[in-house]
Amino acid sequence: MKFKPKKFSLDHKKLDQNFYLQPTLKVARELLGKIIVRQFNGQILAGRIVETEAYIGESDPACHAYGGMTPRNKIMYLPGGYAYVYFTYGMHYCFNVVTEKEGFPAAVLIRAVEPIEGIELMKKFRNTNNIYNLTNGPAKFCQAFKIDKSLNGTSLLGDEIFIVDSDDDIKFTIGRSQRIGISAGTDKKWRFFIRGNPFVSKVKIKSK
DNA sequence: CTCTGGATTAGCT
DNA sequence: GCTAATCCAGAGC
Repeated sequence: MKFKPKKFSLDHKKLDQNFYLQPTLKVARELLGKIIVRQFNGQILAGRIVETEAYIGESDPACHAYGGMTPRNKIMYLPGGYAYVYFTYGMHYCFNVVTEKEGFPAAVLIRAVEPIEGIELMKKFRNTNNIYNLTNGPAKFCQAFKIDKSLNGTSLLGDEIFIVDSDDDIKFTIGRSQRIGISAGTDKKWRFFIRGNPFVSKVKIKSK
C-alpha cells in the first residue's frame, strides 16, 4: 500500500476549550480522525490522530495522578485544553491532552498519528525513511513532532501546538482495547484506535 | 516471524 | 533504590 498524504487545510476549525472540558472517554474517542498541528521555526507538522488512551483521575491506578498531586502531574489538574508532556524510560517523551474541569486530573495520551504535513522533517527527526515507522507510538510521535518538556503546560488554544477539526468525509470504525504498556489498571478498556489504519502502533500487552 | 534485554534518567518511596 | 503510559537491536526459530 502506497501512502498518499491527504488534503489538509489550516482553515479547519481549531478545537475550542469546550471540547476538552468534556468527559475524558468521550474526548479520547472523538479525537480520532482530528488533526494535530505543530508549528515551530515557521515550519508546520501535522498528522491525523489514529490512536488514543484515556487516563482518568486519582483512582485510576495507571494514571500519573493516582494518589494525588505531585510536581510532575500537576498539569493534569488544569482545566481541559493544556498539553501534559512527561519524560519516561530515561529517554522518551509522551504527549497528552488535558481534559475535564480544573481540579480533576485526567488526560488523553496521543499514541499514534498518520503523517500529513512536514513528512520530510519528521523523517529527519526520526532518522528513518519508513513512513510507517515515523509516528506509530507515543514516543515516536513526540520525536517526529519535536515535542519535549518545554511544551508541558502549553495551551492547545495557542499556535505552537493545537488540534483542528477534520471536515473530510472520512469514514472509519473505532476499535477499543485495554491500554498498552501499563501493569496496573489493565482491566479498563480505555484505548481507542481507527480500525485498520496502518499507522496504529504495534500492540504489545505487558504481561505481569 | 517472535522473544529478550539494554538504553538512560526523573520522579517517587 | 526501583521502576517507568517506550523503542530498538539482536538472537533464535
